[in-house]
Amino acid sequence: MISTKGRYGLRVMIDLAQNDDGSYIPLKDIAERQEISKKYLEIIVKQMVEGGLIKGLSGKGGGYKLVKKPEKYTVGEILTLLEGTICSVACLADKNYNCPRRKKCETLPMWKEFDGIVHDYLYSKKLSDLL
Amino acid sequence: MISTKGRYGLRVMIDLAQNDDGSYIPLKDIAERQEISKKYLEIIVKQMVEGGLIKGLSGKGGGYKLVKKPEKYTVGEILTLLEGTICSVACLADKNYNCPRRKKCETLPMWKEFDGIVHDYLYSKKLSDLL
DNA sequence: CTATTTCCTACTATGTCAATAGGTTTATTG
DNA sequence: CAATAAACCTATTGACATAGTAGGAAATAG
Repeated sequence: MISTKGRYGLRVMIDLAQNDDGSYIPLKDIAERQEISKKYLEIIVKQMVEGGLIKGLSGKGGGYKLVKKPEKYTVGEILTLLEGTICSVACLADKNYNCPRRKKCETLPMWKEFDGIVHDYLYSKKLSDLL
Repeated sequence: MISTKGRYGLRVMIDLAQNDDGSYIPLKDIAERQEISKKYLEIIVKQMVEGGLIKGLSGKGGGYKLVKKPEKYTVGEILTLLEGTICSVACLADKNYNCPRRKKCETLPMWKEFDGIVHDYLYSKKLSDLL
């Protein structure tokens, strides 16, 4: 289940893309348009800055801005940054696969296939596809 | 993220299918083979009985048994019973779609498409495919 | 009647989610 | 230079879900 963090973050990205006129867009405006608590968005947006998805400018006239064109972002990379992982099953969450049953587990191949389908969809979807 | 409930429950179903000789299979045996706490499995298995996925018989010689052939179960129905919903996004979790932004939400169509792909995969996968 | 099994209720520790609160720093503008 | 408006930072909180544990009651076969 994708949490509000991922969903709100995605909507911030769309909002930034739709209202891009070259200048920085204040979070206040985004929060109002999207009807999301500005305070909560601060947390989300901070993560997006740290992850290099967007950039922020302090002070009057400041705000946030995309660093790439909308077609250069995938939904997958946005969600992965905010959700930590978009893995559907804990068994696959760490690359080590350190479950002691991994050799004999009858469900693991299915989870891998499922995870592949999920990733393929989300990483092929571009931010520009949502505008 | 599919929780242990769904994952363990699915493994119980596989175990029941693999060890089916017509008689009832005690949970103790399943717990040992699957290396899962029997006490915890009790909770899961109870839900599966209530949901009509399997049937249980008390007393000596008792245990659990599938009510249908493995090819008649889908992974989707098993997970839905145990997880409550396998919905990927809260906006779609209740049939009412009562989000006030549903008309103008730019992300909703994508979430619906995504949800459709997830459901298609899980409901086309049969228990018999995992044996 | 005894052993074995499901069935039932309750409890609990831990962690995550979805925020809220309040203040500090940075930059623009009049 | 002062007022303003914005990002930036740290901490806290209530509610809920997860992943179990504990102990016993009822049912059934031999």
